[in-house]
Amino acid sequence: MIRENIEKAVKEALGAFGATDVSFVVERPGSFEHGDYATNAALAAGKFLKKNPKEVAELLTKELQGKIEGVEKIETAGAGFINFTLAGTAVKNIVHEAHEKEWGSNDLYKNKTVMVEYTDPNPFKVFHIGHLMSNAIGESIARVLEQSGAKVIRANYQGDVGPHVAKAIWRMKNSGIKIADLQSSAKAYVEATAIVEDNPEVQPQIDEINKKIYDRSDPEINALYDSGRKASLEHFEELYKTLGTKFDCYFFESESGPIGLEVVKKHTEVFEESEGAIIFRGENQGLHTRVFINKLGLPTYEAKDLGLAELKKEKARFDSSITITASEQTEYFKVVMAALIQIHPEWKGQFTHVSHGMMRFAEGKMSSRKGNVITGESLLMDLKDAAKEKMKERKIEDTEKIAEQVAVGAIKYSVLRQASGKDIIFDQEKSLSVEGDSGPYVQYALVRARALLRNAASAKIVPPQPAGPMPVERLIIYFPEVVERAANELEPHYVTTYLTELAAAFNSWYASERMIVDGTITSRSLAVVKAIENTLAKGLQVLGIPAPEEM
RNA sequence: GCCUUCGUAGCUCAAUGGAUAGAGCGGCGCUCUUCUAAGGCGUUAAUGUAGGUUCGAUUCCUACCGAAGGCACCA
Repeated sequence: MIRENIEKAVKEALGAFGATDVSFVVERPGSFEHGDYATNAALAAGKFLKKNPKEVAELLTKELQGKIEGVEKIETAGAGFINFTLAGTAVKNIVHEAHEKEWGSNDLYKNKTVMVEYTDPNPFKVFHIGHLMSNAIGESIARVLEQSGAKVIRANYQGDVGPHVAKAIWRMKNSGIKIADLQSSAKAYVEATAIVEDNPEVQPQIDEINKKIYDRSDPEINALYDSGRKASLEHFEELYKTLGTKFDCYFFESESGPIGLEVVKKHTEVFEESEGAIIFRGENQGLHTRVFINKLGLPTYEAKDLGLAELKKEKARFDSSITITASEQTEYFKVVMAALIQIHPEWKGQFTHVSHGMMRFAEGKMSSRKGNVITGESLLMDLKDAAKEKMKERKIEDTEKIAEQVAVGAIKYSVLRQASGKDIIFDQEKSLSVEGDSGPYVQYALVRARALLRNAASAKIVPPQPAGPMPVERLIIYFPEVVERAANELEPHYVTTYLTELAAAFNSWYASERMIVDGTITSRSLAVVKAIENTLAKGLQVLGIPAPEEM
């Protein structure tokens, strides 16, 4: 890694001037005019050495000359930056490294096991867009960690008991439904919620059903519950397949509930009774006070999450567990974590929470093509239809699979292109037209690179043209460090941004220069196209975005 | 009311305290006899307000304005 070498050399050079404890960075400069890497070491050391930063930069530049392998030019610029330009041969070597299978991997999480919990849909309710977001982010975090050497356990935690299930069953029972599928139970849940809002007096009936679901004392309720749960889970499984996720383990609230209940009851030093419920006084730590066991004696989501932590620990040895949910649960999680580490101080720092923003809709565009409320599925279907239209224009066969890949790519990209935690404004028009800064744009660049390689297979390879590195080549070298940064910060969007930039550079090159001329291709062009192909493919893989054969 | 997060171009997003704040969409103007035009080229336009820290602030701190989320038996 050339960047590490530069960093080391700069550190040594600083040491030579007695500035050993100065913190600095070696990073990609804002523009290629400033070389391939730049450091602010002189700016940072200026104060320490009581010298003008520019002067320090001159001294360091002199000290560094000729000392870093693969670096051709070192110069001082601006207020005191030191810019490094790689030698053409070094760039060429990296382009060849980019052909390798391991390209883009790093050791950040070597020998670590990480459990990543995401998606977390609820049986009896629709798979909504929030679940799609959690899935896209969770899957790419899992993959980024795997690229960084981690063993990842993908976990899914589903709410198969609780008030929402009771509501759905109460309504189904009233409407005389005997066997539930996901659609009918989801509809029943929505109707029940509306009814309860206008008629609070029915709440006790729902509470009663909630209790019966836990103790399984009513055969009619059991039948509705079992069929509904099964139908939901099977349906979700199909979606995971489409989305490219394969979970290693599933947790359910029906399991975590009883365990959580016990944990809360056992730790009287952590929890206290208040108004008939068992609560955790988070307000003592500047957090919210929350109910862990309600006055009916049932565990709330809070207690269930404590139970879940126990279940996770039972299931596997891991160094850390990451849970991905919508940001509305951020404050809630702090309370659960505070309670958890009071119970298990030895687990401190092992459970972390990553939140994603909410999907909001541009005004007046809230319904799907078929006029229904947008769910995760309807969104996918609409995008798929749009992709099919586009393919029809281009006279491409085999539309079904490719349209699905494009649809999944479009939705995942729109989630993964921005830093997590911020809301995503979803504009249906824009998502359906898959141009510019989009998943299909990157997918298309990869398709082009692959078509080029297919055509090049029968071309004659001629010696390379002598010329300095092209922008697209100089871009390739950053891929491994981008992946590493994404893993370090659990922010896949760095990869998304980078891929789009690489795809744009490739498209620009592609439009300006013909690579295969009269049945020949230069070995240099071939090497670069191969490197681009592998980098785009790896990058999309890390994001969990499928790569279509043609588009 | 209290707590958390966030205000960047007309719109949607980038920018580990550094160089001329980058993209896409939209608008305007070009570009397919040539490896896939879902492409390319050019052009237009921005750090909410007021202070502070710093050699240097979109980034850190304070206040204000605005938005989103949370705040007892929902998840």
